[in-house]
Amino acid sequence: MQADHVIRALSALSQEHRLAAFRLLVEAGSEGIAAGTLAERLDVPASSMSFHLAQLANAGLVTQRRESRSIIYAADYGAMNALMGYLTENCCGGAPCEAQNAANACA
Amino acid sequence: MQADHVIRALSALSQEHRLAAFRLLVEAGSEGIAAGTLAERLDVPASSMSFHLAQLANAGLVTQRRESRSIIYAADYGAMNALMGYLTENCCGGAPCEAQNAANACA
DNA sequence: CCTATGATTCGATAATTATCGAAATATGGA
DNA sequence: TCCATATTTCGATAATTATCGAATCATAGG
Repeated sequence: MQADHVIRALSALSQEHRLAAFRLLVEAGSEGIAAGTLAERLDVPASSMSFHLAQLANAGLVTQRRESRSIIYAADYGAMNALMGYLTENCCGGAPCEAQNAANACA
Repeated sequence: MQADHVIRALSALSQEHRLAAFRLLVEAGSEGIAAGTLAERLDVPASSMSFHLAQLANAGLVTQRRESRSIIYAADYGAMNALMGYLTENCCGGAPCEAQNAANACA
């Protein structure tokens, strides 16, 4: 994962509505959530939601599939893991974050 | 760590110069790097660098200390770990990222 | 074919963020 | 005190991002 892509992913997540949407999508799992449902739940106009979802998709953090008239968005765990990997490698000094994660994951 | 703070941290890191600066600071460790040295290494005017460092500081990702005429910036590992913790908890569906981190950290 | 529904695109505008030279502030040494 | 260095603050401007109604596109059902 190169810096350019990392910046797009971080930018995508660094916005109130997008972070909230992504969290809902992570919670929803592979089933995903329709664009309109997200707009409703976050109380954001459909066109605004569409704009934000496009950012997330552009960053590769979500996938989309059509299901009848709806477009269903789902979190891409692989992309998120790649981002986490980059941050752990490059922004955590290697050892410190790994150590903490190890404490969490291995306990 | 609340969403508001997370967004500030993500915003801080989602900019070319700031991500680059933060990476250098992580690499430098607690010794830190002077503002002017960062500006020089990243080939950014001093006033622009100052602007970006202020963003990182505001997000709590870096600390600053004066040393004679220089102001030395250093990465705050604790803040970065808190951010990683939030992302792992809220944006990775819990299991998936932890599992991957575990694979990395415990291998 | 017509209508309704779900979503995106367009276009205009507002708001935020980035850039950077010049001026101001702080420190240290002659 | 005076000068040089290191950095920040100011101010003006450019660039990017967010907002949202209206128009458009795609799908489904009668």
